[in-house]
Order: sequence, then structure tokens, then C-alpha cells
Amino acid sequence: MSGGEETDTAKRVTDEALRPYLGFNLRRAWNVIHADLAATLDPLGLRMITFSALTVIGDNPGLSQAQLAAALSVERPNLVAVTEELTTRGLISRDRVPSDRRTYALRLTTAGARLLAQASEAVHTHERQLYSVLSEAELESLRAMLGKIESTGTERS
Amino acid sequence: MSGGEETDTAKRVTDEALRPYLGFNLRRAWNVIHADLAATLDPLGLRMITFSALTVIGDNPGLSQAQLAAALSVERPNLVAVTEELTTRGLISRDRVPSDRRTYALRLTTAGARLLAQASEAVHTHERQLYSVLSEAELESLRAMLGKIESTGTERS
DNA sequence: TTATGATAGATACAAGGCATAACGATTATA
DNA sequence: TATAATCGTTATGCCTTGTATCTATCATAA
Repeated sequence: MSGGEETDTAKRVTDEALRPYLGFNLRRAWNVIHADLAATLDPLGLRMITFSALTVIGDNPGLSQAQLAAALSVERPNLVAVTEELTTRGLISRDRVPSDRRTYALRLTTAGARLLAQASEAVHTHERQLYSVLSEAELESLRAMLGKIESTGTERS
Repeated sequence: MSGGEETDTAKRVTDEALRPYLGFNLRRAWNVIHADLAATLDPLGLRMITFSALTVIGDNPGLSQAQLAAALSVERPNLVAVTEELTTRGLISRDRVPSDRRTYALRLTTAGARLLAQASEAVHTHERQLYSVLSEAELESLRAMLGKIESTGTERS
């Protein structure tokens, strides 16, 4: 009776059984990165979605909300509150387009560009710290592999 | 007036500006993996949380709900509905522990072990397909790098 | 033994993220 | 001109996860 290796809490409970799944490891890493990112953006009054929106608007001035939604891979209704918040805070401008009066042209204001610059630097700095254990070559291959996984999955959906 | 490179939608809108952030790439990859995983588990009546719970219970028979919560990195209240669902479906047993009548000892039933075996194989098969563009060595280094990121982040929190 | 604090599980509740359905205004197409 | 499609919007719901709080049980100390 004394040879029971699987008896209750004699051994410490672990998540070893889930480790073989890459998805599990990726989720854990994502949790860590997300927590760090949220903590980094919070002092600037930004969330992930608002930071992402500012970044894409800055890189594509004059785009519409529908285009922004497509670039961020979220549905259009979810951006309404985001653009409203950014507009209210004076970070972006929302101008009617004469040629198509259905859409708004989104652009960063001066204040928005300034905040985005601040936030970008903060995020870059935090990422560097978080990935300091990895070499630049490792980071590059990591990015490449994640990109491959992403395209493999999206191609066949 | 015709030299405007940043005029509206002349260029296609992209998310290129977010690509330098590793966190962004990781989130996109996670979205892909999660969607695939959910689609894989759905025919078996499982979600990520129930599959993870079954896996950890199978590897640690007799553990308590609190231990399960710790292994899965979720708060205790979130597991109440999970264990209730699994119990109702006859996939796990929840026995009172005589030495500590506050806790339950969780174990897989025969049906639970059978379903877990099915699900594990299905998930492994789907992961192999999703990562088919990567070599075994690449997958190994990917797992290692994700692990490093995870421990770097959790150590200092 | 009794009083006090800690723990397990459960309940209620809230917040965030994201999706779908449907609507008015506008534009495109037949 | 009639019909379909698109943009931004509103309402709504689901899923996941967290916090606060409660009861029952156990551990510890006076």
C-alpha cells in the first residue's frame, strides 16, 4: 500500500501536464506581457486599445474608423467608444470627408502626437527590460516564428 | 499640392506601426491559437478552462479546488462553476476529505479520463498542424524563449 | 476548553473585451 | 429611380476574470 505515487497532495501540484502545449506557454507569456503593458500605459491614461489606435492613426493619417477597425482586427462598434474618448481628450481630430460624408477622417492632434511619442518610448523601454534575457537575434526569430503561426492560422480560416 | 504622401486613403491602411512591438505579435499569434483551440475543443463540449482543469486533475489526482486554482493561475471563485460542470457531466468526482472536511478531492472518472485522452490527442494534432511551418528545434526554442519571458515577468511582480 | 485567526468552497457582483443585430444617413449600382 | 452596400452608431449579450463577503471547518494560543 505504500508505493502510491499518485496519492493526493503528497507531491506538489503543478501545471507540468499543460507545458507540452505551446498554446499554454504562449498564453502565460502573453499574460505577463499584457500585465506589464497595462501597467506601463496606465500612468499615461491609455489602455492597449487606445494605444494601438493612436499608433495606427499616427501611421495612417486620415483613415476612417472602419479602416482602423480592420487594421486592429476588431469590430466597428468597439471603436466608437475609443474614438470618442480620444476625441474628447483632444488626442485625435475627427473631420468629415467632403467626398464621402459618411466617414470621418482620423488624425492625431499635436497633443495626441506628443502623448503617442511618450507612450511609444515607454512601451519600448518596458519591452526591452522584459526581454532583456533574450538576445536581439532571438527576439528576431521569435517575431518571425510568431508571424508564421499567425499567417498559418489566418490563411485557412 | 500633388506630393502629399500622407493624404488619406491613398496608401492602404496597415498595422505595420504595431509590428515592432513583440507584445503585439504575440497577441495576434495567441488569437490564432486560441481560435483554433476553441474550435478543436468545442465538438467535445470543452472550453479552454475545462480542458486545462481536466488535464491538471488527471496529472494530480486528489488535489483540491484551491490547488487547482493555483495551478491554473485563476482565482478560486472562477473554478466553482467549472468543477460543478465537470461533476454534473460525470467527468470528475468530488469527494470529501475525511482529514479536512473543508476541501474536496478532485479526480477524473473513467469517462473523464476517456474524454481527456480524446481531447489531448485532438489538441496535439491541431497544434502540430498549426505549427507545421516550424521545425522541432524551432518549436523547442520558441517554448524556451516564452518560458524565459514568463519567468522574467513573474519574478519581479 | 475556549477565543482568535486562517483556509476551503460558495455566492453575489462588477468590469473589461469583444461579438452580433439593427438603425439612419449616405453612397454606389442596376 | 429603385435597390443594395457602407459608415458610424446604439443596444445588447456573452465570456472571462477579478473583488468582496459569507459559512463551515481547521489551526493556534491563552
